[in-house]
Amino acid sequence: MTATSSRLLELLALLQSRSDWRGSELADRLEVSRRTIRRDVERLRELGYPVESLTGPAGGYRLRAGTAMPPLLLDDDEAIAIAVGLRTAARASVTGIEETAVRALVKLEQVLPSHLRRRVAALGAATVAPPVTGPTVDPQHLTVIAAACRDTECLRFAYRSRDGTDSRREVEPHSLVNLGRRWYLVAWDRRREHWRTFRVDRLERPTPSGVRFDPRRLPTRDAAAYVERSITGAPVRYEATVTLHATADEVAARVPHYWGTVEPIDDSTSRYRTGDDDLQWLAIRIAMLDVDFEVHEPPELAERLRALSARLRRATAS
Amino acid sequence: MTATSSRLLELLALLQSRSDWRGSELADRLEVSRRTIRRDVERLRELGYPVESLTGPAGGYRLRAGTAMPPLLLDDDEAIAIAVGLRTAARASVTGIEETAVRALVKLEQVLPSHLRRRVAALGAATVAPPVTGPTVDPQHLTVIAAACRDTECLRFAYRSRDGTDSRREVEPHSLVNLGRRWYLVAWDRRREHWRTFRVDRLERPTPSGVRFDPRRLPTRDAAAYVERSITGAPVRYEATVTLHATADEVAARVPHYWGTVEPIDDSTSRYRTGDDDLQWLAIRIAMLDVDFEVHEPPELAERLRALSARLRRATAS
DNA sequence: CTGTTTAGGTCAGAATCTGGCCTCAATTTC
DNA sequence: GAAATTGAGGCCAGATTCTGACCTAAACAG
Repeated sequence: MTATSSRLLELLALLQSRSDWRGSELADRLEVSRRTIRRDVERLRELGYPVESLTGPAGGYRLRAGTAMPPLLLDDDEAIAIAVGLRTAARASVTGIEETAVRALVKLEQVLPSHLRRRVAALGAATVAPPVTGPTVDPQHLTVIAAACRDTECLRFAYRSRDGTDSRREVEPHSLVNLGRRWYLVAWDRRREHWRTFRVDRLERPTPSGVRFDPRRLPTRDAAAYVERSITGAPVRYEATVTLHATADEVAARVPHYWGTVEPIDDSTSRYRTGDDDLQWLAIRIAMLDVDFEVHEPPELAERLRALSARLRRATAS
Repeated sequence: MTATSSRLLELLALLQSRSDWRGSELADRLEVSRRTIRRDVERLRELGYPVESLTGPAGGYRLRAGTAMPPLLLDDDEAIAIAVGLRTAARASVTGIEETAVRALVKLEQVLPSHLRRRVAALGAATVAPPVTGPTVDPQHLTVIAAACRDTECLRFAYRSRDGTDSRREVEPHSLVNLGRRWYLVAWDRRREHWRTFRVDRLERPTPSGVRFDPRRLPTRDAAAYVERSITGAPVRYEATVTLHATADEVAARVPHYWGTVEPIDDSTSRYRTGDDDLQWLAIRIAMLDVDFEVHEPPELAERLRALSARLRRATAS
């Protein structure tokens, strides 16, 4: 019954590639009778994919949105666009879907034909990341690690710890966690025999070793909590308060809401509160608003802005 | 034969969700005999999806990357991640896959169940866009327009032209073009009876009118060329040249290559060339490099940086 | 070497598929 | 209002395919 199944998939692909099809067109494309097309449509409906139909001239079939996701039939370019899109979503670190994005990416990369993989890699270098301050994570690393977590397969990699010493690790990966603007791997270190979190931007050449392991239970309920707890040397965090010489509405229209809050002070000024681990990025973000402002907190930010101001003056001195 | 086809899809879904499965597991899940599983695997192989198998204990089935994209079977969260990822890819306007991303997005949104659509919309507000300078495009508009182009369906919308006058338009959409950092719709204006390009960020409430049309031939070979030609009042473009007080290697590691070129001058300085339509964004990007520098070209950029410097000094005066 | 796992041939009965034919209903166009 | 077009679906007959059971072979891990 390869014929019927593959024809159904083809039919689904056709219905996804354009929205309106008449029965006779479909019959020609799939080289079966119109009666069979009607039956195939019926089958798709049974499978839960709602195919709408209209009678009369200008009638035809159309695939509607249903209650379940149908299999997506993508052409090469679309697959690439999705892979690239997921990569950026994975490293965006701000919308709250990074972990799912990585999971989807793993699924896609598992079946991505090699010629497409090459094209994605070529484009990968060009992904739009939020301005590059601080270390970045290789999306390739993320998918390798996530696949190992999913398949309970041991992982080897080189790691540079906070104090700069390098070491080879062999771990049983448990999960990938995205916290703040960083990725962490929670894993059981096989040599040292205890749980650890690794920063993904500090590890290199992660490779699945091929060895399977039985999943262990984390001491904490959930991996994110474990990471949170284990980062006791909490990353420095700066909370900024500035007065903007613009109305709250003007500013709000230009500031994504996750970048802080804006409240009106009077008709021409407003207060902007925002925070970040990264002082440089914080400074840039505020400078980018393109309105006059005054910094109140923190002093480090004022200092950084003064330095930036001086640098810009020097840069344009000639 | 709904049973066989849906079982094949389910099998594909299982193989995509994890990498290693033994025959007996699959047989249990799908409630058929192991012999049937073997036959199903054979069928998948016939369909072109390479299923690897290993004998012996620790053996099993595994879906490899083949030469064609298999249908992607996504769970809800993954579908959302893809939708969000594609939206950012579509508005990234820099990697060169925006148009394909929109096409894939249209395909996905066509079948995206409504409860997922709502979740995507909720997340949509929080997408990471490159810093917000200049008008932004609503990704929803893009998909509506792209769907109309695909389905040769007339489109109505409100348009604010360059000089600020509003009008209602009814057009036969031809294609969506991404040029520079903007989106354009190339369409035949039905009232005025000629070809036009519309900036997508200037149009509102695009709605398919339900009327089909016969595709017309563009006077130009290709839509992108038409847009390029019709934007005679070419957007201002700034080419910047700066000297950085850092080695080319240091800088290159932090600058995506599409943001310009870096060439070494000597052991401690390098030359950076980059360009953009948007002076503000250009200035920010250079300031963001976090190294000392000198601006040579263009004078407008130097001017802008001086202004920024002054603004930062004022901001931290207290 | 032993146990486990996939590969695949064969068989027989059951189930399904396909195309053709027909009638009916909906809708557009003239 | 009538004609033409398009989908819905019942029915039939012949051909095809599917499934589970049983069996042997081959590969592999410990």
